[in-house]
Amino acid sequence: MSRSNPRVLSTLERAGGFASAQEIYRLMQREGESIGLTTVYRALQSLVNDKIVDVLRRDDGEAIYRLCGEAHHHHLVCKGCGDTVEIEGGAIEKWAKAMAEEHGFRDVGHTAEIFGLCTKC
Amino acid sequence: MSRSNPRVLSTLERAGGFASAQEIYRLMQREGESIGLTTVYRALQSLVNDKIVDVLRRDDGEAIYRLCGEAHHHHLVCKGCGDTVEIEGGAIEKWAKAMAEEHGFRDVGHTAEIFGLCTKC
DNA sequence: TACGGAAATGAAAATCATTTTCATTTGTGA
DNA sequence: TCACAAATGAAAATGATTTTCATTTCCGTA
Ligand SMILES: [Zn+2]
Ligand SMILES: [Zn+2]
Ligand SMILES: [Zn+2]
Ligand SMILES: [Zn+2]
Repeated sequence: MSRSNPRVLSTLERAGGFASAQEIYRLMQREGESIGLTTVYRALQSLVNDKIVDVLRRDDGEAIYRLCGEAHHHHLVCKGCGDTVEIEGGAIEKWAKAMAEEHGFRDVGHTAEIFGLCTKC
Repeated sequence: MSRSNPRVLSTLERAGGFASAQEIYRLMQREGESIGLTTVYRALQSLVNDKIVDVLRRDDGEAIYRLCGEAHHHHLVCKGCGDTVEIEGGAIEKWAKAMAEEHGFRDVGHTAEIFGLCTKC
């Protein structure tokens, strides 16, 4: 039942290991690959089931898929131009762990983003 | 420009301070209140702008709105039952500020949520 | 009180990501 | 070659959210 289409996986890698289904589909189209949107969705679903990729949500609700095993990191996003800087979590990682423990939560993850205006904006 | 319809706010309160736009709309209908879905969405949007409610996403992508104290804080959310604990940012506040400075960003804000399974789940 | 413009409202249509359906193609073992 | 299961993808369906736009409600002023 492994529908983990390798072309979809490789496109996700090429996209920086971080993209939505629609973006992956458009990227493959642009590169001349013949594939259906449905297949992209099914492949991503399968990769999620196999725990090869992670899924989370953009602020607008669109699902974004991320290769697992990539180093965990956070983002600094410019509200003006959309420029994004990947940053280390540092203190956050400890904070999240401590808070979870304090309240008896297990199997925890976290999200953390910083947004503002970059030097150019 | 305050479209923060008080009936919508009071319904959100009655719903336990935690509901989606569709749920609030259905609840108001069931209680015989005359209101349009569009107005519910606009009222919630306005409440978010006024920072009277928080918005986050269910796993299926649907936006849920939650009443929120005005002090800046973060959340520890149970993936199982949806239980939410408001927590202090502590280290995060400094981290966000430091990261923004390091990259020359100004006018910055941040989001940070921790999710996992609570003791009951 | 009557008028006029601004803000609010909501029904219906549009948008958009995602899922479902279903007919067709492809792959594989006997 | 044959039969059959799995994969594929176009098109339709779904469902939340947004947009449009005509109508109604408010409010300040003459
Ligand atoms: Zn910028
Ligand atoms: Zn982290
Ligand atoms: Zn729980
Ligand atoms: Zn904070």
